[in-house]
Amino acid sequence: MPELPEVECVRRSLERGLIGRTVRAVEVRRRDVITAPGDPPGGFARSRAARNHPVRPPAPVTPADLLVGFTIERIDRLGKQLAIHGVDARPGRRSAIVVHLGMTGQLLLEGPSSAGSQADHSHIVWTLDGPSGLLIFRDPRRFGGVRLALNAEAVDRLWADLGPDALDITADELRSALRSARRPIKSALLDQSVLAGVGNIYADEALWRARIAPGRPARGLSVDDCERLAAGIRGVLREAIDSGGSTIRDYVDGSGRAGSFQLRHAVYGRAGLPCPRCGRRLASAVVAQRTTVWCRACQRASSRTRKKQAPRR
DNA sequence: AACACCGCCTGAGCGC
DNA sequence: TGCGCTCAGGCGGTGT
Repeated sequence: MPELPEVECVRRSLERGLIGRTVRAVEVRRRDVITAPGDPPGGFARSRAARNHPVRPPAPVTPADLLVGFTIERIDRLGKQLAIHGVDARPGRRSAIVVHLGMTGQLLLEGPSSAGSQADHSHIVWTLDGPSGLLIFRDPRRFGGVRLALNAEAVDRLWADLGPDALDITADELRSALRSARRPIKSALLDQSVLAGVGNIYADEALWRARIAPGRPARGLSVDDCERLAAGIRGVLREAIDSGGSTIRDYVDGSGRAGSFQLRHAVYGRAGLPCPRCGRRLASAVVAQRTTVWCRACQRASSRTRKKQAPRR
């Protein structure tokens, strides 16, 4: 499940293979994974109203909207989203698309012989100049999608509602974002407008590192809690990137490589197993509508400094 | 305003 | 072997 580290690994692998390449053609096999500027908010794939009572049919998507004729110049990431920027050499025009991978999305650079198929949910196939000929957007569950942005300013607008990127979140940023939130800290961490890039896996891992119980009200975190949590978030994301991300089931980077950070998860997917720090059985419950695993013994349910054991006698 | 909750979607895993 | 059920979860939309 691509969260920030996995998306960053995809970004880096695409950067190696895609920068400087020119897009020659595109085949759109499912229009509804694309959200164009005139489409209903959330796109045709997500909007039930748009599906049941279409006010108008989806506008045609032109090849140029999907970067055909453009040379890939830069790939940016904010949180879990990627922006692929292209430049058209002759008139100096620029264009961009924004990709969310959702739960099961993949962007794959492949040789010309492996064009994917409808059956394997390859929804968009770009043909590139040069040796490894194809860029494929696959997404079996279609929680992801591609937004047509058209230019860098439009990417900024699409990203305006996202909070600061979690990879370099500071304690001060975290503290000010959480100041008025009564909801559980786990819920706030999953909110992309608070902090962009953390999903269920890394929320649990970061809270474990910071020794903070997931159900604590966000605004009850002390300065010291915020310091440890910011450090925990940055640390776990960086280490995960260094391990190529976490591959639970589907995730691979743009070159098809799986990650290995799942082998180093302290809590995610380990309910009932011993806490790596204190050995107690890890607890599991639904917090913020998500399966949550934590250690009741070493993740604190309050920020009060633990009382020292009163001396006997 | 802040937050809870729903539904989208498919494949894996499980019990029978 | 195969069927039906549950679960996984990012996130936009809707309800409170």
